[in-house]
Amino acid sequence: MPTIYDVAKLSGLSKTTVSRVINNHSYVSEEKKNLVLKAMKELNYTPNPSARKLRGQVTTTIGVIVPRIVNPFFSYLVDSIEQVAYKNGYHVLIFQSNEDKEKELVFLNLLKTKQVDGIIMTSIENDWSIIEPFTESGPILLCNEYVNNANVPIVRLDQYKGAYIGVKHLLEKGHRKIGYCTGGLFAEEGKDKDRNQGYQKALQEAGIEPDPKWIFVNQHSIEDGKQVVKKILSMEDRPTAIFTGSDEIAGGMMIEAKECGLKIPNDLAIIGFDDQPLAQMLDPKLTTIRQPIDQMGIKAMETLIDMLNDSEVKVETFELPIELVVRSST
Amino acid sequence: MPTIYDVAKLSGLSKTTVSRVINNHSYVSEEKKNLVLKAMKELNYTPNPSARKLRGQVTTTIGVIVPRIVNPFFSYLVDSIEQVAYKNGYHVLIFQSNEDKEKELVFLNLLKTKQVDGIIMTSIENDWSIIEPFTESGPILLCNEYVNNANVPIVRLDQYKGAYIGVKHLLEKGHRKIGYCTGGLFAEEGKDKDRNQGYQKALQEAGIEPDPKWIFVNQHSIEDGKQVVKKILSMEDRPTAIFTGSDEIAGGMMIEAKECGLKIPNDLAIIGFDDQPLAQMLDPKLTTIRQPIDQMGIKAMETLIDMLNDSEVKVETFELPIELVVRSST
DNA sequence: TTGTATGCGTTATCAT
DNA sequence: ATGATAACGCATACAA
Repeated sequence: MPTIYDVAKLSGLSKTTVSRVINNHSYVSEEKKNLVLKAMKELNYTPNPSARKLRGQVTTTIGVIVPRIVNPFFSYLVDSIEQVAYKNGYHVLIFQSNEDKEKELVFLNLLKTKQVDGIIMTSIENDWSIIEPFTESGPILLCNEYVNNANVPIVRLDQYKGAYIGVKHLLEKGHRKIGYCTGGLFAEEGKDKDRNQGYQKALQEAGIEPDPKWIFVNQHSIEDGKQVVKKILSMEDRPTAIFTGSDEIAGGMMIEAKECGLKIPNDLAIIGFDDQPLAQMLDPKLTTIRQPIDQMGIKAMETLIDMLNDSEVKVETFELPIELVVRSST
Repeated sequence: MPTIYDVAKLSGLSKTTVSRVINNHSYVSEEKKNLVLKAMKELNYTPNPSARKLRGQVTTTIGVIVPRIVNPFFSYLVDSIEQVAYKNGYHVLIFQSNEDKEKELVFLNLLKTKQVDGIIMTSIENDWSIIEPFTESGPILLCNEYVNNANVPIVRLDQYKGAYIGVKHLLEKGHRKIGYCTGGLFAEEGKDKDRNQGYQKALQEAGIEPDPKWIFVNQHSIEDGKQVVKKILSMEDRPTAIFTGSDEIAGGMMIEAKECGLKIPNDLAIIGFDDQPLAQMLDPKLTTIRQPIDQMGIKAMETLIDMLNDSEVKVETFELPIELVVRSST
C-alpha cells in the first residue's frame, strides 16, 4: 500500500503539499498539483480512511441500524437510504441488531469512536435514556420507529392513520367483528403503539368495543399468520375480518385459509400492511396499507446530511402520509 | 471520548498495561488488571477502531458485496453470513454494487486500505484481471457468482444441476415446448452460464432443440414476468412450460396469466427458482428450485475466517447441492 | 511484571 | 506557495 509519503517522494514534494491536493486546498500551483496527481495515479494511491478518521476528519460514512435485513420493509428502506448517501459521497454501513440490545449498543459505539459520522436508527431496542448519551458523539436520527421523549429529528410514517383507514375500510364493507394482529403488544407504549390507537379509534367511532380474544400480539411471520387462522377457526364466535400487521402475516393467513376451505374475502376479509411486491401476487390480491418507504429513506438521509453539515438543524418530526390500496381480499 | 491514556491515568498505570489488559496479554497482575477494568468501566471506555486499524491490527470487519440488498436471495445470504460473522467476533459491512463497476472497485479498495480484513463477493462486475490484484491486500472469496480462472476459494451452488433437474421435471410431465428465462444473456460465459447449459443439456438428452424465440434474456422483475406472458400470448406457436430464473419472475407470470385467463399449470406450467417465502403463497403454489442459501453463507464465512487465521488455506471450490421442490404450478 | 518510546498515515499549525 | 512538525489513539519492541 502506497502512502502519502510515497506520493510525496515520487512527485518530489512534501506530504503537506500532497495532502493539500487531496483535500482540494488552495495555494497549490497548477504545476505541482499535476505532479502530485500524476504520482497518485502512478502509484494507484488511495488515502487510508483509518488514518483520516483517527486524525479527526469526516469519515463520510453513516450507519443504519435495522432489526433484520431480510425483512423487505427494511431492505427497501436501506436501499433508498443508500442511494441518497452514495450520491452525496457517503458510504453506508448496515447493521443488523436482530432486536438485540447488546448489538445495538455495539453499533452505537461506532459513533463514539468516529467510525461513522452519524447513525439512522430504524428500530429501537434500548431505553432512550441509554441511547441518548450517544447523541453527544454525533447526529442520530430516528426513522420509522420513534420515542416520544427523544430530542432528535424523527422521520416516520403516520401509522395511526394507517391502521385507522384500514379498519375504517373494513367497517365500510359492513364488518363489525374485526380482529387485529400486531407485531408488538397491544399496549399504550412501545412497538406499534400508534397502530393500536388507530384501530381502537376507528372501532370506537363506530361504537364497537374491541374484543380481546380477536387481538393477536407478537405476530411477525408467515407461520404466525397460519396459526392465527387456526385459532380463529377454533373459536365459537369468529371475526369476519382481520387487520394484520404485515403482508407476510396476511399471506400466511391466506395459505391456511385456503387449506381449510375458507373463502376470502367472503368468509374472512384480510387486510395487510406494507404493500410489498407479494401483495399483488397473492390470490385474491391483497388489500393493504402502502407505506412510502422510499420517501422515508430519502427524507431521513437528507435530513441526516443536513445535520452533518450544520449542527444547528432544527429538531423536527416528519410524518409521511400512508395510503390504503384496495384490492380483492376485502 | 476517553482514550487509553485516560484509562491509564485514572488507574494510575501506564498505557502499555492498559493495552495489555484490553488485548488479554499475559504478565499482568490480577490486581492491576482489576484496576484497569474498573477504570475502563468508569470512563465507559471503548478502544478506537481507527487507531487499531492504523496500527496494523486486525479490523475484525469483513465486507460483503452484493448487487442489490432488496433482492431476497441476497438479503438472506447476507443474513446467514452475518450470523456466522457475529458469532466469531466479526462485523459485516454490506456493500451494494448496484451492478456498477466503479462502485465495486470503491469497495475493493477498502481491503487495500485495511478497512476490512477480507471480502466476500457475491457478484462480479469487473473483469477478473482487474479484481485479482486486490487479493494481495487480503483474502477475497467468491460466493454464488464465480469465474473460472480465479485463484481464490469459491463457494457456490450447482446451478447447472438446478436448471437440469427443473427442465427434466417438465419433460417428465410431458412437456416438449419448454421456454426459458434468464437474468443474464443466453451465452457460454457470464451470468447464469451454468443454468443455460443445464437447460440445454436436459433438452438435448430428450432430443429437443431449444427454440430461440422461447428464450427470454435479461429477465429480473415481477414486471418482466408479466411481459413474458404477454409475449407468449402473442405467439402462434406457444411454449407449454417455462423455466424461470427466479420466483419473482414466476410470480409476475402468474399474475398476468390469471389476468389473461390462462390456467396454471394446464395452459402453462411454470417453475421458479429460489424457493422464496412467496413461492408457497402463490396460487397455485409454485414448483421451484430450492437453493441452500443459508448453508452457502455459512460455508463462505467459515472459509473466509479460515483464510483470515491461516493464510495457507487451500484454494478450493465448494459446490453445494440444489433441489427441486414440486408444488402445484407444474 | 511494568513502563518508555516509537510509528502506523493523515491533516492542521506554524514557519518560511 | 511550500514545507517541517505535532497530534490523533493504539500496540509493540525494547528497557528496566
